[in-house]
Amino acid sequence: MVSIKDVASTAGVSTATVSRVLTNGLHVRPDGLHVRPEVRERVMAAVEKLEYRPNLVARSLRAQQSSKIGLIVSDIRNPFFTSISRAVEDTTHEQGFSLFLCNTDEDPEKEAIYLKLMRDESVAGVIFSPTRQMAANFASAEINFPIVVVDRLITGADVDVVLLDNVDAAYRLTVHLLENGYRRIAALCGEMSTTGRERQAGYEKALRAYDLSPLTEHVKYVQPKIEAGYAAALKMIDSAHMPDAFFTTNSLLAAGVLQAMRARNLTIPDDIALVTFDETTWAELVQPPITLIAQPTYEIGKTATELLLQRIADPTRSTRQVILKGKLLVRGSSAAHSGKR
Amino acid sequence: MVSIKDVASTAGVSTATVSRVLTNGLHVRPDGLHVRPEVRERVMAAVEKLEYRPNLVARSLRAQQSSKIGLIVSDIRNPFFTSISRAVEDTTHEQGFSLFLCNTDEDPEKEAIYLKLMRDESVAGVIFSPTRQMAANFASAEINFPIVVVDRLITGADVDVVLLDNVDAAYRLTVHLLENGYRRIAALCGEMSTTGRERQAGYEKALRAYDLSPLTEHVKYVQPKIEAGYAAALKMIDSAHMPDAFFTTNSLLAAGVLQAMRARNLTIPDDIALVTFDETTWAELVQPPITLIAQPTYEIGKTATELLLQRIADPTRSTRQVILKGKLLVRGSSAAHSGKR
DNA sequence: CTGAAAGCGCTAACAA
DNA sequence: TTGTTAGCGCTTTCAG
Repeated sequence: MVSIKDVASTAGVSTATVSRVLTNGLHVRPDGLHVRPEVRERVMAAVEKLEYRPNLVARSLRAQQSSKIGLIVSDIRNPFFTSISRAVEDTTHEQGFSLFLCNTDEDPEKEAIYLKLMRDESVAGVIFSPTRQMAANFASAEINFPIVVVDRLITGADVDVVLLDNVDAAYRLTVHLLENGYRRIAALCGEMSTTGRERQAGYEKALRAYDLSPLTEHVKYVQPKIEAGYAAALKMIDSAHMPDAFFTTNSLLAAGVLQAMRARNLTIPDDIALVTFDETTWAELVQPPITLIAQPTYEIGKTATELLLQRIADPTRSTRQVILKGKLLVRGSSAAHSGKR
Repeated sequence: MVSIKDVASTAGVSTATVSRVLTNGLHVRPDGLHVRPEVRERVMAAVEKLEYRPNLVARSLRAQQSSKIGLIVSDIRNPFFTSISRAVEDTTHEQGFSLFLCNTDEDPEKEAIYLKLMRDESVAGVIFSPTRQMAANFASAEINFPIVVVDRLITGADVDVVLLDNVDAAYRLTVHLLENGYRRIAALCGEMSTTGRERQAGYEKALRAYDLSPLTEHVKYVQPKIEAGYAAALKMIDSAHMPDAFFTTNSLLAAGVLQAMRARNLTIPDDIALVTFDETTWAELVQPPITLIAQPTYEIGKTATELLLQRIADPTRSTRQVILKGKLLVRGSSAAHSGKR
């Protein structure tokens, strides 16, 4: 492995000079870096000749900070996080950072482990989607590196956040069902996340606006997984309180509900309507296509990364909460049908 | 940040001893590490008290190797790679490694950049899904770290590989269509990958076995993206040579084809059948559900990671090619219908 | 069994 | 403008 020493000796200069030439492009020095053009050329020639590439580990050790950023999400297989991760990866690499990926499965223990790992790796910063537990005790987590929270609400801590206006989105989605005549609306919410809670709150707010109150049998917190959505939906369908609509807080739960409805040979929306969050490949391909709140996922990921990079550049900067509105896409799965008007 | 020096001084020993205590658990030394139990205790107590955690960057620099592994895929949003990445992440973290994620978009330039970056980061190894170009010149890429190739065929280089028997899978999938009476089968194949080529070969082999030869108009290489699948399918549907079945080599293309068929109000499989590769959330949710070759994605990712870790442990080990068989899941989208028998 | 010291590759004071 | 040198935190000879 060719090191800075090799470059220095072939160029006939000291390692310091090589370093100066190389780092000049990086940090934009106020007054430029004082290396004679002639010397600079010699150094560059040596770099080319030897195919020298700086050792980033050494650089990190020296700088006490690396050009890596961490992304900690519950499960990359959730299409929402898949899309976020792609946006984050694009943006980080554009800016010369690399990306660590961590899946927590909404497990606070894993969260703690990964957070510590990120510190041990001296990452420059982290983009994090914490569980409710974590979010509630965020201040006491003693996170001593730049961090941006995505998708989840943080209370009692001063952090940069990028997330949807979940209450509003859920409210609009539920009102849409109510307007179309549905009254026995069941809610399947992701447990462990503030997002699930907030969307549940929006759902309840909408019901109250229509002088309805949700049956306890109709509100269920489940793991954000297809199987959990399937099981919960099946149970409700087979119960004495079969709903006339399902409101789910993420695409995995919606997929589970859809499976359950297929298993029971129910028709959407005639037997039961279905609405959810997050645009996916399949939401428009199934029949009828699914009504949902689309989140600007790529934008969320990109914004979060930008906020993070800005915070890294200036840790004293005041924090920002970026709240985005969801877009309601009305499709067939929530159509009002004759018997319901 | 508490360093090994702090631990050493509070424990009243040298940094060397602290290091010995700490690394003992890591590398299983042939004869154990000779630290008196009493001293070890003192060190551990200091570690606890100070909440010391070793600086991984420093450790990497010293060891000239890190505990990071890289995953370089074309696009994490392809459900196949999403699943692979989750398996890889699980397995790497289990073994105390962290994971770098890189998306190349099947762009050889990005591949080169990321490969170099991985070297600069001193990763312990890389799991890589290269383009055809890269695969063809793999030997000349001068990769000087452990690497395992997934999903793609490598010729002329001695590397560990984990991939599907693509020709066989495509052959069986096509034969299935032929058996069900389809004769004008169009193939949409992912360009840039050996996988697309191999699957195309399996498709042709099946046609030849039935004394058919594919029309040039019916074989198309496109970017592995929904939009590309949509555009290509639409063109074929609207052409003079409308196929009676679509064979696509990945789920994104299949989604595009499905969109195209919806756009033209065609019925599956009566107007045109559809078969593809890769199980997805939606393949069984659309109607009719899609016939496909399922790959054991999680297993592929896990196996690749295990091969990589073994190679890291023993670089002289002889290479392995793990070839897995796909599983044909026959569903409604390829059903024989009366007019076709 | 333990400590002293060198050095991984790099950058930033400080000198010259 | 350039070189010398120290040191980031760690592990590993080499002595003792």
